[in-house]
Amino acid sequence: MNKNIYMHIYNDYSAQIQSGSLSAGQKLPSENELAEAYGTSRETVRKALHMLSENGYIHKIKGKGSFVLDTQRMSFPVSGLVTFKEVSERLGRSVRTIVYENECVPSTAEIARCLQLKDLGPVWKVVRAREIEGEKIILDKDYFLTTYVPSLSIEAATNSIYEYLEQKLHLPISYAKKEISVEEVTPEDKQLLDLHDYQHIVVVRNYVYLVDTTLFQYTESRHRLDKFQFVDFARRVQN
Amino acid sequence: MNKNIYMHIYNDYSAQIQSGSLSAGQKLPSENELAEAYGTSRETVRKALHMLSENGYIHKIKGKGSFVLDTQRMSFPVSGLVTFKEVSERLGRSVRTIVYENECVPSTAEIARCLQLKDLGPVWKVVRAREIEGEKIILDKDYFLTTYVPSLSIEAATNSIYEYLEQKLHLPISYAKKEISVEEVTPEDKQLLDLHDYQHIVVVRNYVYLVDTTLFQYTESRHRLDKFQFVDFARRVQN
DNA sequence: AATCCAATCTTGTATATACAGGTTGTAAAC
DNA sequence: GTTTACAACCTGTATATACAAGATTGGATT
Repeated sequence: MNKNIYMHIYNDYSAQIQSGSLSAGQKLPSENELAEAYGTSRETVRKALHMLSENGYIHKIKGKGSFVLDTQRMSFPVSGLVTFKEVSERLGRSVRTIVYENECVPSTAEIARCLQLKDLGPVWKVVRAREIEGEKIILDKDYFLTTYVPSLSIEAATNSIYEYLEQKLHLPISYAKKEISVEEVTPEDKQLLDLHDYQHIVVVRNYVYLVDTTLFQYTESRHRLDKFQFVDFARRVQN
Repeated sequence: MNKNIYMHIYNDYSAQIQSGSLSAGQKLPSENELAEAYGTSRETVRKALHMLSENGYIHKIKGKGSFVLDTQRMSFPVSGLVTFKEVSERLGRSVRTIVYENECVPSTAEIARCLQLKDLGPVWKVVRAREIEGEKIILDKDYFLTTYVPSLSIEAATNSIYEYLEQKLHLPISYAKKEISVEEVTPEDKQLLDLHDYQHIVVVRNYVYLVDTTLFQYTESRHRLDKFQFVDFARRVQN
């Protein structure tokens, strides 16, 4: 967990801020004080503080110090790759996952394009609905390169696929691109979700890359529009 | 522009990658080579490379080097605060801004809540429509604290407000929070936009903070849903 | 020919130091 | 009393150095 010193400091303070034991506006110890407290150098402390700043936990002011930001108001996910499981656990809501499909299929032309496949090779396909408080709100359609994910158990699909991929397969997931748009509902959406009479649906296309920059997963996450929300934290310039 | 050495290196490479003179997959010089080339230290080079990595321009692999990511495929905005003017200029589309309202008004209860005002003091209100290729697609409603923005000219509202705030008023904008959701259209939306028959609209709520962490602007950007797109780049862990 | 290993690249982490420049409070000067 | 100057903090930038650890290469050994 805390392999590095700066990660240790980062985890300490991000946890304290998330839990609320450090409240908004409060001043952190100075960099020199933290360096002494953790028995390390100022540069190492600065690395941790920079990460806290980048992730919206604190705000640094030259000449004054580091101050806790209002993460309650910020809500979450504060950008970044956050899985459904992580979010639903934090929400503390009654949540259920229904697996409709979990098998190896030949890729269609569209999927091949999304995964940058040259030939129409096989892909592992997972289709799941996310039920929140009795209503099927989200339809997740995942496609994996069989090179990296030859097969997937129903248990893994029902729980967190990311947990399985990272902890069991040790796939080095590095970064992802999200595209959010609104599209017309498909017959499949109507069939697999509780859509009421909405004619449109929010589509989040997620392209996930490994550390060697190969695109190995494409996910289409289709949200009923009244339940969709996305939060993003951004800095104007680097501090 | 290039006050710092690491900013200089960052600007050099981000420009080269954006322009395409460095293409995807290409390897950057090693950190030691860059340090020598710029006549600086390795740590300074690393700061620049870290920023390029955070902003989705490059990808670092331990033991191998830094590699250019496919920013074409990434498209933009690669997260961050990107103004309408910046986006439309990059798109090269015919774009027009229509200012409906630009005046000081007493704040409503809802606006006071959004701007965290204790009393219902005055705010500077700007309402603008963005016309893209002949259709009014986006409705921007801006509210500013009069403490920081006592007034705003029609020219500033028609061009880029950010440009005016940062370059003329020298307001130290620091960070912002975006919330994206989908809501039902209001009579005002129908009146001020070319909405066709859409019953819903994408609402991007933008809370902009200064370096002293005071919230000074609240913006509601209302997009016709067929034209809305948001792109986000995220790293799983820090590299 | 295949395997192993050491040398040598690369990036990642950590430390110590120096100075620039913003912020604040205090003491001296007016 | 008000202003000015300064010292003592703070963070920001930059440099030099050291070692750890992943990647690659080529040569020696098997």
